[in-house]
Amino acid sequence: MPRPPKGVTISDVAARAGVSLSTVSRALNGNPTVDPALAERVKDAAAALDYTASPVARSLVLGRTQTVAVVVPDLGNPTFQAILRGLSRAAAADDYHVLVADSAESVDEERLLAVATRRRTDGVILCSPRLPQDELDRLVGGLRPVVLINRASGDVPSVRADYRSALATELAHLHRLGHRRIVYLAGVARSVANAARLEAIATFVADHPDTDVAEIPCGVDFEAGAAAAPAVLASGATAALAYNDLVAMGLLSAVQASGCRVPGDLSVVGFDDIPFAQYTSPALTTAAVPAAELGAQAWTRMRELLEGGEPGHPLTLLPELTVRDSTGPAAT
Amino acid sequence: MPRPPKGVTISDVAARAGVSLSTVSRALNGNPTVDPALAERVKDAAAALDYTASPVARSLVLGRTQTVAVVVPDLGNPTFQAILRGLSRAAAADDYHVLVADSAESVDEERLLAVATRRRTDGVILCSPRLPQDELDRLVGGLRPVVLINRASGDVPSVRADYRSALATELAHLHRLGHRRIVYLAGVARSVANAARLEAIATFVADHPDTDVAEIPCGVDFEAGAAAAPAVLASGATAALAYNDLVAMGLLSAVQASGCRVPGDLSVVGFDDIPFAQYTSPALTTAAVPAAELGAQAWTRMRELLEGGEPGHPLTLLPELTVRDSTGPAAT
DNA sequence: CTGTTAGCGCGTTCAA
DNA sequence: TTGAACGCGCTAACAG
Repeated sequence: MPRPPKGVTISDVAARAGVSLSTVSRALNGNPTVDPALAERVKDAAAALDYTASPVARSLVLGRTQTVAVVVPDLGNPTFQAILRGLSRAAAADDYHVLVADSAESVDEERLLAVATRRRTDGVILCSPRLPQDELDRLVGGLRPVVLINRASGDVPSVRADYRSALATELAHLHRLGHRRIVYLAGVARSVANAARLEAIATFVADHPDTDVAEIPCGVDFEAGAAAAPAVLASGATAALAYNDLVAMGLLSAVQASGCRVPGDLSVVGFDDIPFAQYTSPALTTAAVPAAELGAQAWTRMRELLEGGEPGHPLTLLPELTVRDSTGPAAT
Repeated sequence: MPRPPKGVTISDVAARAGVSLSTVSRALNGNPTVDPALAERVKDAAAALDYTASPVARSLVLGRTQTVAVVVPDLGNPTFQAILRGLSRAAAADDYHVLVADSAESVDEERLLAVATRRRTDGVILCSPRLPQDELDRLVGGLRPVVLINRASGDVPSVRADYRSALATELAHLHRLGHRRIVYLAGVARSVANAARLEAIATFVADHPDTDVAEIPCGVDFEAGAAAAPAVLASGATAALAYNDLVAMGLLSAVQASGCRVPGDLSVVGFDDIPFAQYTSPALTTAAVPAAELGAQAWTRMRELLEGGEPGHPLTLLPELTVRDSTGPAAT
C-alpha cells in the first residue's frame, strides 16, 4: 500500500497519462465528452499514482465543501449525542462530512460557532434550545442553508419532537393512575423546550381542576434532579414529572436513598428515553424522543436544501409514552 | 445585524479602504509591517462590510485547514462520546475545528474514513480498537500527523488507558473479597482492549492458583450482557467481570430479574465508569477510565505535531478502581 | 511601508 | 473531443 508520495497533483497524472490537466479533470469526474480509451488511460495513471483530487481545491472552485456543521449545546448530553449519531450516519451515506461544534451551553459561543463553522461548510444544523427567538431569527438569516432542530424560525426547515403533546400524554398517564398532586421539575427557565412543557401543564391544569401541578425550579442533569429531591418530598406530591431522564434519574436515586419507595410512595416520569432509562431501578417511565431519527431527518432536510429542492414540510415527531416501572397508582 | 451581502471578498474591502489586496491581507492578519493608521482604516472597512477571509481559500493557500478529523467506531458508545467531547472542547480552545467520522464498527469503513477525512483536515485522531496491528501500521503512514487513542504504532504519538493494570486491580479487589470463582465476559475477540484484559487475567491466574477465572464470550453492549446472564448463573461463579459498563448493566439487570441478588449472590464489576454507572442498582463497581481526559490529551499531542514540535511521550492513564455497591464478600 | 505578480490545485469556459 | 487560459479567494514572494 504505497502511500501518496506527498503532494501528487493533477499535473502529475496529466504528465503520466500524456494529456492535459483538463482532460484529467474531465475523465476523473466522469465527463462523458472524453474518449473512453483516454479516460481509461487517465484513470490508470491516477490509480498508479494513488491520486485523488484535493478536496480543499475543489471546495474553492466548486463553492461547496461536501461538509455540514452541527452545533449542539452539549456533547455530554445523551439526546444531542443521539442526534449527532443519526445525523452523522445519514450524512455519511450521502458522502457528506460533519463538522461538530459544542457550544458548552453558552449562547454566545453558539452564535459564534454557528457563523464560524458555516463558513467552512455548506450549511448548518442548529440545536439551540436556549437562544432567544429574536436572536435566532436574526442569526439564521446569515446562515442559510440552515436546518433547525427543536426550534422554528420563519420558513427555515426544521425537525422537532412535540414536547407539548408528549408531556400532555405523560400527565394523562399520571392522572389515570390517580395522581392529583404532581410536581414538575423544570429545566432551564428560558429554554424553548421548557416553555413547551409549561404550556402542556397549563392546558392540562385548565382541563383538570381536580389536579394540582406545582413547578420546582431544577435543571437538566443528574445533580439537579438529586438536589431537588427534598423539595419534591416536602411538596406532598404523589408524582414527579422530570424535565428529562437525567433529572429523573438523579431524583430517583436521591428519593430512594431517603427511604421513599418508587412507585409506591412516589411515581417518577422522565423525558427522552435515553438508552439508560430502561436500566434504572425501577425502570423509568418516560416519553421516547426519537433523537437519532431527528438527526437523520435533519440531514434529509439539509440535503434537499443543498440540492436546491424544496425542503420537506417541517417535521414533527411525537414522542411515545413508554410505561415502565417507575409509575404506579397514587398513594392514598 | 446586516448579514454578509453574499460574497464580500478581500477586494471589496480593499476598494472601500482604498488600498491593495495585500495590504488588506496584511492588516487583517496583524502583520506589523503595515502602517497603524492604514491598518485601522482597513479594519474599519472590513468591519463595515462584515468581512472575514474565506477559510477555504486560506486553507488552499496556507496548506492547513485548522481542522482535525476524529474517527471513532461508534458514536453511540459512551466512551467514544466522552473522548469526542474532551477532544472537541480542547481543540476549540485552540481555535481548531473537529470533523467527526463514525465508522459504524466497520474496519473497512474505518480505513476509508481515515484516509478521506485526512485529506480535508490537518491531521487525524484515530480510535481504532479493532484494526489489526499490521493494517494499523500501514495505515498511519499515509495519515500523518496522526494521534492514536488506545493503540500504539511505531513512533506515532498515542494516549491510552492502561486496561491491563486496571483489570488487575479489579481482580485483586474481587480476590480480596474472597472470590475464587470468577467469570470474565469477553468483548470483541480480536480487539486490542480485550487482549489487554486477557493478559491481565492470565497474569493474575498464574499468581493466584487458588482462583479460577473462566471466560465467557459476550460482546460490548447491554444486550450482550443480558444474554450472558444464564451462562454466568450456570457457571457457579461468585463474581463477574464485565468487558465494560454496558455489559455489566445488562448482566445486572438480567441476573436480578432471575432472582439473583447482587452483590449477595453475585458480585459484578464493570469497566469505564460511564456517567450512568453510579445510577445503576446497585451502583456499579468499575474502573474509571478518564475518557474525556484522553480526548483532551489526544488533542494536546496533535497540536504539538501540528506546531512541528516533538509530541510528548506516549501518555498512559491509569483507570481508577471505583468501588460502589455491586461488589461484596463472596457468597460462601 | 506598500503595490504588483505569482501561485495554492482544481473546474470550466472558450477555441481549435 | 481536446488543450490553453482564466479564475475561485487568498497569502507570500518580489520590487518599489
